[in-house]
Amino acid sequence: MTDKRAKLIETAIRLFHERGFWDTPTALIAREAGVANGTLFNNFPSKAALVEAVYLSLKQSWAAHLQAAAPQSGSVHDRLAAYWLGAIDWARAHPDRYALLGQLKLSDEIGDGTRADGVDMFAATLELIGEAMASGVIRPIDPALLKALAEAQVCAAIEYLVGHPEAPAEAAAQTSFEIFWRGIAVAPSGD
Amino acid sequence: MTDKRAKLIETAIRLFHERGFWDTPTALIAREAGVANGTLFNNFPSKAALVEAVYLSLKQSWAAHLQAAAPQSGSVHDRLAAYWLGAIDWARAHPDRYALLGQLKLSDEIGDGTRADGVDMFAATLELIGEAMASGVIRPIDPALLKALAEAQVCAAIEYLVGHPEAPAEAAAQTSFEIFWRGIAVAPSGD
DNA sequence: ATTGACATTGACTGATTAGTCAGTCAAGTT
DNA sequence: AACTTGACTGACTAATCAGTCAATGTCAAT
Repeated sequence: MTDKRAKLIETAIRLFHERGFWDTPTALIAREAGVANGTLFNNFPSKAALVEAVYLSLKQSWAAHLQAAAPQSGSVHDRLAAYWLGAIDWARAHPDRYALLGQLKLSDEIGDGTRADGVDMFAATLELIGEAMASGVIRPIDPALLKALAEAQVCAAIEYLVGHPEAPAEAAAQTSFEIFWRGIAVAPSGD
Repeated sequence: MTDKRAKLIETAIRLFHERGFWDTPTALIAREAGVANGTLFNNFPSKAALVEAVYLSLKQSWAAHLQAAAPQSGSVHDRLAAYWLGAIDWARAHPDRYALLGQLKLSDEIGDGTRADGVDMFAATLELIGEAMASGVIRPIDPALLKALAEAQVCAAIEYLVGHPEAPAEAAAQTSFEIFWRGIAVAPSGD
């Protein structure tokens, strides 16, 4: 049964968020998931492996949301904006998962290999940026730097929204994108 | 003696970075700092308190560097740029400390009170932004959002530079600032 | 030299935890 | 019905760690 594997990951996400993953014993995860202690170690060779599985699961969930939200055509501005707003959407819908993802990304628990597995989930975004730069819509900047800046900007907007629930979410999300776009576009954006 | 306190913090920073703070027993910190196990608990009521002290120490060190690098006069653009480049400078000079600070900020180990203690270290930056907005140099945007975006952008530039040591550091730092400035300035910047 | 307040020490403890393993049992196969 | 398989179980263990405390050391004031 792979139900158990999924159930364990699901339960681990919840508990890791509630208590932090350093204070979450494997025994508790197993109990709350409704399986025996040993079953956890049948599905994951170690606690670290479970943590990595959680990380990948979260990242996949986010990437799937982005994929679904992104239009296949339209101007670069609009397509990039769709990614941008889609990413913020997901994080606002799952603030706990977003927070956990941030923690895991920085933690030493996630091996470089696992971290790299997630990279190509945003490959489409990177491709879009390269395309836009080639066609002269945005200024020539090292794509790696641009990607880092974009990701950070999105995350900052999310953290702002999570910290200020009363703020108009749509507007702030738009604003954050427009700031970034003005920063990288060759000509000021039309709107 | 506060030597021991400082020595313990210094040693903790090193070990936390080398092994992650979850895998660093207090006994090891004490031994490497050249004091007895118990002395650690004379200076800090608990391991968590030590971690918080480490966090504040790192943040203070960063803020002091910023304070020193920031000119008291000049255009908003130039003063903000000085902060920006100063922050990147410090992080590049102490990549291990920067990485640890990032981990600690997100970890559940740092209480909200401790986190807030660090906020006013960047008060001068925030003030500068408010001033600039009032005088119409930059577009009207919620200052809290702006601050979040700026911090994230700086951190992204740092992470890019740490990950790409071969990249021209000065240029990338400048570029990251100019992108941000173009994003928020009312008129395109002169340079 | 004596005192006493205080810092330091490190062996010790009580609690906790990741991971193990000998055995169970339900489902499939002949 | 007898046999095989392997996912599952949960009590168990070996090790680790934060924090304690009684003994010892230090040193400024008298």
